[in-house]
Amino acid sequence: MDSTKEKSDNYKDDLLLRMGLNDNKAGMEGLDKEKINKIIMEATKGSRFYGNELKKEKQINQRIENMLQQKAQITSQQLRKAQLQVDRFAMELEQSRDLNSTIVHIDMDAFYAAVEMRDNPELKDKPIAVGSMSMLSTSNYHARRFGVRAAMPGFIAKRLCPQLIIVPPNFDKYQAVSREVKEILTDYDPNFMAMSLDEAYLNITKHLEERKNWPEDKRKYFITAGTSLENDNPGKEVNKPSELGRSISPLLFEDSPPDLQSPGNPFQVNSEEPNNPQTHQNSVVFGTSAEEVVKEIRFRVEQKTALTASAGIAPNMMLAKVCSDKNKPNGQYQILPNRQAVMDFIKDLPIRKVSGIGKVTEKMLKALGIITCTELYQQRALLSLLFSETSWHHFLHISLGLGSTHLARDGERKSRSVERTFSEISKAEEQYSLCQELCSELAQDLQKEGLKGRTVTIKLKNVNFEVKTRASTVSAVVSTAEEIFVIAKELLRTEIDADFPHPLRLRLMGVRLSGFPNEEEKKHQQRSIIGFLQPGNQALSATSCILEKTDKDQFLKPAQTSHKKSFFDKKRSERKASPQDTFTCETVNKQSLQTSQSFQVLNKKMSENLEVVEKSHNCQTFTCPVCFREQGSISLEAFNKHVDACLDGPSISGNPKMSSCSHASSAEVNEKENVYGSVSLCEKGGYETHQKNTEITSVDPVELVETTGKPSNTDDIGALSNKLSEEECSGPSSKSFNMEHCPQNSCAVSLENEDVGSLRRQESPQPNLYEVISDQVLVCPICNLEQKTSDLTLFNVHVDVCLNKGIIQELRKDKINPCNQPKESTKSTDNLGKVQKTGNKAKRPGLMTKYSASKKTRPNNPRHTLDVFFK
DNA sequence: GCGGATCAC
DNA sequence: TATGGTGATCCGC
Repeated sequence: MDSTKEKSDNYKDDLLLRMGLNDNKAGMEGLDKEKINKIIMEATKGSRFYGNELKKEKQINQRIENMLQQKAQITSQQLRKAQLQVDRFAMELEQSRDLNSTIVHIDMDAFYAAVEMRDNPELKDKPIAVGSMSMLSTSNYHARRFGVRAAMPGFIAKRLCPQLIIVPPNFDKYQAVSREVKEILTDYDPNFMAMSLDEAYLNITKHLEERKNWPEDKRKYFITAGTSLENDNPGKEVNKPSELGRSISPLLFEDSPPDLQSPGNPFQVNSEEPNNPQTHQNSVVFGTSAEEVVKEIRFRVEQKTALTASAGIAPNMMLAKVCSDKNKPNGQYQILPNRQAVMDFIKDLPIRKVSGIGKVTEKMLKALGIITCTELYQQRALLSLLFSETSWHHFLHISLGLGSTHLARDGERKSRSVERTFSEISKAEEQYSLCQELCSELAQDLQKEGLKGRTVTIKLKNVNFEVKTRASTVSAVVSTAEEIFVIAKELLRTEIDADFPHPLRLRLMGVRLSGFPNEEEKKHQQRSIIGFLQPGNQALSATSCILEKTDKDQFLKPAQTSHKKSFFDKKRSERKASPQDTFTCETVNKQSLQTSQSFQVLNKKMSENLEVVEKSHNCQTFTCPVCFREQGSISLEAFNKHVDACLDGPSISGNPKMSSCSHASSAEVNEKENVYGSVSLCEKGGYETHQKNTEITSVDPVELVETTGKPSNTDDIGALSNKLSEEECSGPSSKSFNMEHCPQNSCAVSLENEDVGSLRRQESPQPNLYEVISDQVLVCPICNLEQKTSDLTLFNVHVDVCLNKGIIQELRKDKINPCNQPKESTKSTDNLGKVQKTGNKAKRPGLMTKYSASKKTRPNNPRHTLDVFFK
């Protein structure tokens, strides 16, 4: 949306940073800047949103302070040296300057709003915005006079402009219109690069070359009426001509400068174009220059869609983008392809206009006295000392007017995510339920694109607008709702537990999958999976127990695109089926084979990870994941029997190879239980339940809450902590699975956490969750807890999650992984070397300062965060 | 690999 | 009443 791109007009900037300029001509209608700010402030002040904005601003100010301190310590000697180096680099850049490409940036004007106005004449002449009371996507120019902008909540917009009409978005329609536009663009550059529905880059160099020799009738178009017509082919007869003197688009631009709509030239030009479109009665012939080409594009777009576009023409993308903003709306601007023209254009250009320079970067640079590109260039040496290499290189490119001339094809997708905002949800069950839904939606999206990935990330935003993300990477790719949920649930649980007994008061939750394998890895994964499951086809078919129910009820629902209300209605009605239900298998058929195969998978992974065994991937050589004894070349059945036996019997201890880092021995568990007192009592209950097939008796949820909830509960935990730290294990503060210091003892602590988790699970509304569990259930060999699923894959994912909780991962990282070489650097170490980015070009690097706000250690409890920031 | 930030649209 | 969703990248651990 172009309104979004009017960056310095962001109302928040005005509100919080007290800067920006009044571009409002304060016509008969509309509001002046002061009034706008006042109204916004009144609507904002005191809100949680505002509180968070203040907090963020403080952080930025801190960063700036750090930066300025650093600057104060720079000696003139250092600066001189830097100057030499930077200038040498600048010279190299200058030599590689490429002015031979003609890049065009096309940008539809107020796109969504324009479409709505086009399709509903009643909206003409009225201030409108597309979006909802919560958030606007864009607004028309009429509404902008009142300060109504994209990314502004509708309810505030309404205060600014009570007559504002807010139209709900019709994305399908915008998509269709966008397609029409793109069809036209293809004629000029079949490889054009679409940035969104309303924005694209074209490289018309080749087209220009060919066009030189085109006869006139190939550049001739007939003028149609204002309606959108398909027939806009060159030289073909089309509908009744309309007067060319006026834009046929809806009245978007009442406040446009008069020359914009001057008769005889519907298109804004900025230079003395020798061959303006020649109009004859009902047709128009476009010339062969770049400017003419772009006029032609815009003409055709308008003919076809009845919508106007703005455009920029320049030797590179960075400049073209800035240009398209210059004569917006319904205008175009060209920077001629010579160095002087480029530098003239750059000279007074505010850096904020450049894509990639956002609010924060702008503010930081402003603190260094840098507002324009000239100033950016003047301070290049200083910037090279204060910012990361990536950053100052970017700055230098900008200040020299350099940019990419290559329209990188869209690389492979790197992540896929779903997130949703809602009114406060603080009940854990609802949070799990929501999480599950998100996983389900995500899985559907993934399936459409055939994506599988290894990293699951959840995102949480609390009612104070504080955002956190938590990620977990597993060893095999996942893609189904169930698999993702197993991981996401665990991440969520950790966060819930961390704040216990206080609930997480969430306003947003998201789930993301990333870590998609490349082609090479895909093949490998494929082999692995086949290897894992090869003997277990029958096991897969035996998963029906729960999944039959949950598949249909929980996971295969179509994605809901409904807005908030129905979303919640849906959620409420589903809430009856809690996430616990989903993974509750009340009667699990005897599936010893499956169980053992799961362990085989685990075994295999561990073998690989720990490099315990053989490079030979002989499937017939098994190492028991329970006792960690190698079982040699035995049959699968025999191996399974062994594992089952190991599971049944408390024979874990005594393994010479793994004793120091295997699961806690029984003795250790007992010791822990003793230390934990009442906590262990409950845990023990759960443990015995699955071991002995008995019912949980008298587990008092309330008591559980209190015992597990005490943050630094008692001397007992302290005692354990001390004990652990004696052994160099993680201290009392790292309640979570932080094994960095002592992988050997990690399992005990890991168990401790799972215990807490299991207690929390038992608080669920189903006190008899474990009631009827037959003797064969999947028990995670890491956390020792039965898994309420009979699905092999899910179980494996769970084991991975457990592994991730610091145990194997640490081993991998620190001790075992033979591939633990320093990561391949993504950029050259030479300060003056070229930046070599991985994958596709970094499109718009964010701010990369060396000075972040003083970093705090991540508190277990986000409330600490608030304390820190609000003192 | 993780988490926080920044940025664009 | 009420301040979005998706994707990418970078930095510092």
